[in-house]
Amino acid sequence: MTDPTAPGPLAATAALMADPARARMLAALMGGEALTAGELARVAGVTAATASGHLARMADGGLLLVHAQGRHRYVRLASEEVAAAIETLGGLAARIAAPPRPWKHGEAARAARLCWNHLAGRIGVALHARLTGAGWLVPVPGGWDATTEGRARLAATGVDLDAAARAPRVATHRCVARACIARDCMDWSERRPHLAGGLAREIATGWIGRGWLRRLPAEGDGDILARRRLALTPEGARALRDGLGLDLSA
Amino acid sequence: MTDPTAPGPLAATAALMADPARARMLAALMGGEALTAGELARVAGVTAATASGHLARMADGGLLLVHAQGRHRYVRLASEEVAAAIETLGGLAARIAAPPRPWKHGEAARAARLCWNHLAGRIGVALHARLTGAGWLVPVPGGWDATTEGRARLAATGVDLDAAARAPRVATHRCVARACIARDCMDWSERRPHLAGGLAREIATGWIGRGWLRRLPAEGDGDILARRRLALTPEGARALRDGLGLDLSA
DNA sequence: CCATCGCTTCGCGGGGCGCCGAAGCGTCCC
DNA sequence: GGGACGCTTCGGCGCCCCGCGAAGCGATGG
Repeated sequence: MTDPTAPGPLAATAALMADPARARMLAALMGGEALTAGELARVAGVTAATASGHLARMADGGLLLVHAQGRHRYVRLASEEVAAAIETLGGLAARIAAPPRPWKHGEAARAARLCWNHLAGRIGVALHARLTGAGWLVPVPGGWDATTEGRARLAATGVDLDAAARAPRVATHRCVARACIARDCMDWSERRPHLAGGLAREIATGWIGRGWLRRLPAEGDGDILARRRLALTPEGARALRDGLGLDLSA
Repeated sequence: MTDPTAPGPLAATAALMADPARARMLAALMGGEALTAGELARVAGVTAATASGHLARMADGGLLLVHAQGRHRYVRLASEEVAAAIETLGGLAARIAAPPRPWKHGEAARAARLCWNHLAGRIGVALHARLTGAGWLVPVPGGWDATTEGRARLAATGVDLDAAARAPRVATHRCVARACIARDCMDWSERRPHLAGGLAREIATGWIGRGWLRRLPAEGDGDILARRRLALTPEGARALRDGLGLDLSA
């Protein structure tokens, strides 16, 4: 009936991340942008032929989505869950590999970074704590929904909650009783959850678009956190303090 | 300086989970008990020689701790973070592998199971929601601490909070300002956090010891969730409802 | 229409490693 | 003390798969 030599789901999925070139590609895609096969080949340090094979495997294994456009193939992470798994596994790996110099790649990344399409780091967990602590987000099965006041507060920061509600729904539960516009995602540097989901995506894109956060350049060549590091601008700090009561001076 | 062919931390750690035999061993260890090398060889379906090599690799890679006792070698997961990574990756793998029959191994495991040494499943997330929602746990940097009332409530359920405070501290932050007796761990079946950490360990062992929860037998031979499934007993349901206001009829 | 570009497929070579059987070593029990 | 047991180490076999270059294919652009 079942093949005793079959890898099993856990091993099969882990194997997709267990190759150095593939891991570098996944790390680059954690920046949230869709990258072309050629860009990923470059960041992985392999030829286009090798990269093509890797991308096909990962897409086939459900980690990536590929979108052909002209003669380019744009690749992005398949889902929030993939991003969460990479985030968690990356945190474990970092702690195992580098107890002596714990945060080689970064104090900046600990303060603010992207986790696929949403905010992570101290700002991410602070945002989670503020929105849930103030009662602007309330728990619903599978995640969080926003209250009326929460919607008003967020709308004032330029976040489009209708767009968040239109986020692709993953049908993991038979019947989803209520709107779930945000979920939790474990933050590996802070060890507490930050917000993920449609709302979190709108927040990240909106605040970056307004210039409240800006992307930081890569540090060196093999920077595993390239494309992910963010910095809060002075205007952003002011706006978040005044609009949400979010003080990030700590 | 740095070897360009070096795997990188993420790939190296993922590789430790990417072998079918190793994955089966890790799944078995998610039941929380320390198992001998021989037991793990059996569950993995390999000879003792092969298992020995696998265990040495995983111990060397920081996933496992080994404790020699007489002519047995007891093996357990190295840390909460390892358990969290396996939990997250396992959830992703299950969702990727089995959209047609989503929960082959079970409704029982979704209701209540062990995640290394703490409770997971619906009971785990309900407990998290209740303790934090009632204000019995309050957020501190890196996790949660209990209030005086929370301590009293938990002590009434037989949970020893002094033992929880003595939990091995992982020094990930330079200075930990306050006691942190619980942390969040993402639940892969419910997609919301449940409680981990010393407090959660005391809760799981205490409630199982009191007969409020009991371990369920394995289903078949290659049961990936063997040793993890739990069931709430009638006494347990009563005690949790009366003692903590935790209603699990849903 | 042809050159270029991005990407894929194919075939090949090589290294890593998963597996086992046999042998060795320490522990436990009679 | 001798035998059984649990585990490790060693040697060897075999497969998987990673990497590349070369060739093919569709899209683009002059």
